[in-house]
Amino acid sequence: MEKTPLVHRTIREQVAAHLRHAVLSGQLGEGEMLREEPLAQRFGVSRGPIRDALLQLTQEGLLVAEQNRGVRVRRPDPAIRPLVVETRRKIEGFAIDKLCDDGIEDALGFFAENLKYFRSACQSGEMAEVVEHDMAFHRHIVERGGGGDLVAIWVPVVSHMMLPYSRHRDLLESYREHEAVVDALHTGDKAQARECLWLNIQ
Amino acid sequence: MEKTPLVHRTIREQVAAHLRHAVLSGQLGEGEMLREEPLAQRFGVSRGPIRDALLQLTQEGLLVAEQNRGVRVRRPDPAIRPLVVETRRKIEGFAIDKLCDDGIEDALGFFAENLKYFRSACQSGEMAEVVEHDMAFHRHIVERGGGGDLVAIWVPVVSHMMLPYSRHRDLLESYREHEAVVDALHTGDKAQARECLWLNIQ
DNA sequence: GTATTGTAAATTGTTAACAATCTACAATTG
DNA sequence: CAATTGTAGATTGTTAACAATTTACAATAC
Repeated sequence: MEKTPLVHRTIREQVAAHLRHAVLSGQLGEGEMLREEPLAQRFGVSRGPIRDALLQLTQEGLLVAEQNRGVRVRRPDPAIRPLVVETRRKIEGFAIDKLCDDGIEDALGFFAENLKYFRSACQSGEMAEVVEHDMAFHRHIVERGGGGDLVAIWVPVVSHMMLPYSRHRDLLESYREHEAVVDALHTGDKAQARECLWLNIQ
Repeated sequence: MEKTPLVHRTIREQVAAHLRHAVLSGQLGEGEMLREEPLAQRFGVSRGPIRDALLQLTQEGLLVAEQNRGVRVRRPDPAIRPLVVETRRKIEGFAIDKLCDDGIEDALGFFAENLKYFRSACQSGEMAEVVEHDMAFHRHIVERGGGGDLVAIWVPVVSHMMLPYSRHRDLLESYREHEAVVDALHTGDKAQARECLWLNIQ
């Protein structure tokens, strides 16, 4: 019998995922305040898991917390952006190298499906969807190439970078960059894959 | 009248700080399980803030959580250590450059005091103290040089690195490396400071 | 005897009430 | 009138009880 995960996601995880999308897709502007009680009402749960989710997103770097004064959307410091870009390139470059060395056959299915979804998201312009599949693409590379420890380091870095999300005039340009990475993976050209990924991170 | 902060530290922060030291100084071994109720009893508080602290340390990368099964001390993956060292060097190198450019007069007092404490900790061999002042030294560089955003990225990286803490046969060797950095800062030799800091990270 | 199923204890996840803190603004003082 | 002090409302921090899940192990079926 085939494995069917059907994972039980905790309320904290669901709320965190929802708010993460909201921040990254620009539905919540920089500096915007997030209050616990209204969020609890909106999601129909108590404040406990909301607090957990806010703490998690704060640790991820998406939000900043002030004692007894709540939490707000981070206003990223442009001064460190060059370093953040370099760091992210280093991490993902490391991961894609490992990925190529270890064999990618079983990962190609994921990338094919992800590309499909990413394209329709880019075409429709639904930023929440765009962000979700973009993140999933990069996350999969890091996870497969470096495992959970690498993901733990990568998350805050990418969070700090993604905040001012769209640098593309045309979202499909972003799609083509992903496609180029996957094409290189198919032909097994490690250097090319790394190069394409590098270009996608800026 | 002079400013006397007297910050109110939340229970979560205190517990997180305590457990962080316990993990980094080796009082809690790799893979060791941390249960909420015993911790709550030990600190004389309820499970709420304990949960918060565990979630925070999980996000920092010191612990790993399994759903409904509690949390344990992370067993770091040696495969990614070279990348982690490189990344940490990059971040702290960036910070110390900025620090030198912006002027360090008001930071020298902190470094002098920190060195003093760090030396006695190294001499006595109290690992919890050693870790505390070591972290404080590097954290101050990152905070002053890059601000809160850079710290948020740096924390998970350094957490993953510090886990197997002691690489030195002689702790005082570690002290001398810090001293060399501070000496370079006093003479204003940016390249030298960066070089010494680089050597301290491995 | 092995494999499956059911049950109890331990543990985490969630809730709702309570306590402490902060903010804004009115009242008071000089 | 400016500056300080006090107070009320809003908001976060903490607690303790309750619900759901997991684990281990005993009972049962084959």
